[in-house]
Amino acid sequence: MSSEDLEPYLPSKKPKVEKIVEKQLPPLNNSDSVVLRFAPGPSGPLHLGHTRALALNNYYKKRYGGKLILRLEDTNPNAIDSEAYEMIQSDLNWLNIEADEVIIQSDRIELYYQEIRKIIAEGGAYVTSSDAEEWRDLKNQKKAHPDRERLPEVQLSEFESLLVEGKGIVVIKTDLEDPNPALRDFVALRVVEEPHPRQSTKYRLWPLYNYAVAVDDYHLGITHVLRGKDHLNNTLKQKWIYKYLGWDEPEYIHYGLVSIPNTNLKTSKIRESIAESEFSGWDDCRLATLKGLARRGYRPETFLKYWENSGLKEVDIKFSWQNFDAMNKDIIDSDTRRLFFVSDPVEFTIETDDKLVKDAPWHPDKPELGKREEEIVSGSNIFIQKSDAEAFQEGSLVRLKNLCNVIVSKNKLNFEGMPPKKGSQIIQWCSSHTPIDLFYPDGTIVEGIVEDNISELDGETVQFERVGFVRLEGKKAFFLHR
RNA sequence: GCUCUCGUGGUGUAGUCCGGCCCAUCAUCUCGGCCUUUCGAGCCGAAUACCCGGGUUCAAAUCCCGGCGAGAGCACCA
Repeated sequence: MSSEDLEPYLPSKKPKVEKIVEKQLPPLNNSDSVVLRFAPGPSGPLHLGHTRALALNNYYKKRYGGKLILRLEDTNPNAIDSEAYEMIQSDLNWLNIEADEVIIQSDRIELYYQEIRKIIAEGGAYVTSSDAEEWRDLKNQKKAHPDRERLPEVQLSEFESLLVEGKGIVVIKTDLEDPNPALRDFVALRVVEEPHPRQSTKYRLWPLYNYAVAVDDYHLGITHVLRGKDHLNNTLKQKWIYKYLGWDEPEYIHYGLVSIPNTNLKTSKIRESIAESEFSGWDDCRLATLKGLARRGYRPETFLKYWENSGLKEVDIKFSWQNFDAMNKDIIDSDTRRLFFVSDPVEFTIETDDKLVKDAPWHPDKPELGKREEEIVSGSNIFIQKSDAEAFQEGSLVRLKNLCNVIVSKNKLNFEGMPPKKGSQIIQWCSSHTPIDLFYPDGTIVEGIVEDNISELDGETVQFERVGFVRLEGKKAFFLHR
């Protein structure tokens, strides 16, 4: 019996229905009109971690023809970098994400005062001058501070006087019996005497995160809130405010947390290091700030694509530089020019009877981009990367890429024919000595030389053959990925 | 400790709601081979996963129960 005869009896693979369904993120509920927001605190420029929320919000804005609001949350006068207001907006620009509206919370303090008066008036909030520990201890024991039980009129006048003097906080009442201690009574406003970078000393009573967010989300008409699941409890707190004010809640979507390995994303830490000149600035190529990554040549599309691809499940995920790099390479490879870079150059002299011409395309798959040409005469210097030179055997045949074959003899390279020989080693080389330093994100710097035609490529991303993709900047090259 | 989430290859993801087209999708990574004047790209192939244990069912990644594991929050930060 041949295998063909057996065929009908073998467990047949069921024909698979062609899955033509294009992969996309899950749809949003109530998507008739979609208003989203990206709401960072202006404590520094944006980094890789911020781009997820940005990418997802932007994705749904585009998908449903909605609106995206950039809201700068600067209600803590102590944690503001006054340059960040601008930096964040330029980071958005770089990503080609357009905010339909820019809102700054410190411009809206009166609004927060107005709404809290309503909540106090209906008994949903109280003022207390209790000190932090005492108040928290009582809460943990499910007990109320005496101030909590005062009449709304009293609370209201306490609030008005807090606007001008004295110490105290304004607290939203929740359920003191809530089994989750994190959800029992939370502070809505507090006193900060420090001057604010934009408002100076105009206000002394500042709203806290959960309160300001809820008020703004409502007043800005936010329909969908996309955030990490570290905000799960915050969402529950914010719902209390919606409840007191009789507002309809937006849709809340919580996605899992991302851990980004080997990457320092703490803005405050980075700022310190910059101050100590450990880093050259926010755009240091060792940083995962958008500015640092842009400097290495990452493309904005890569960020958006990566996060759209990562979905918004509630599982925690690990960021993969490998996958990220692969996506970036996929985007840039087809139109990135090639160039020879020689690290730790070793000098050789070429011996040839005829004049030679380097004939190297700017891109191997795109002849239409033209080529680099150069005449090489006998006696010219040829620089070879040290690691290649060390592997040379006396008399071995190597190919100088896009030039000719040579036989190695001491520090001479003797011409040995034009047609490429199968199996011979192919190496890149330079005739001129144009120094360039290659900066790796791990901090190593490799000194080398590059072909003499980089001036018109300044600021561009190119591929150093056999090394990887880099972005050129003057006499520096920043390593992107392989 | 309390409260709340979530467990599909190394990584990310599809499928889980409404059990059978799933001997489980796609991408990346890894390993072969082809191709190539780059260790890039391209092409072909291989390997690797439904956390564990019970139960329901003709049938379970999908439903139920119990373990285990991972993460988050518990600030007068955002």
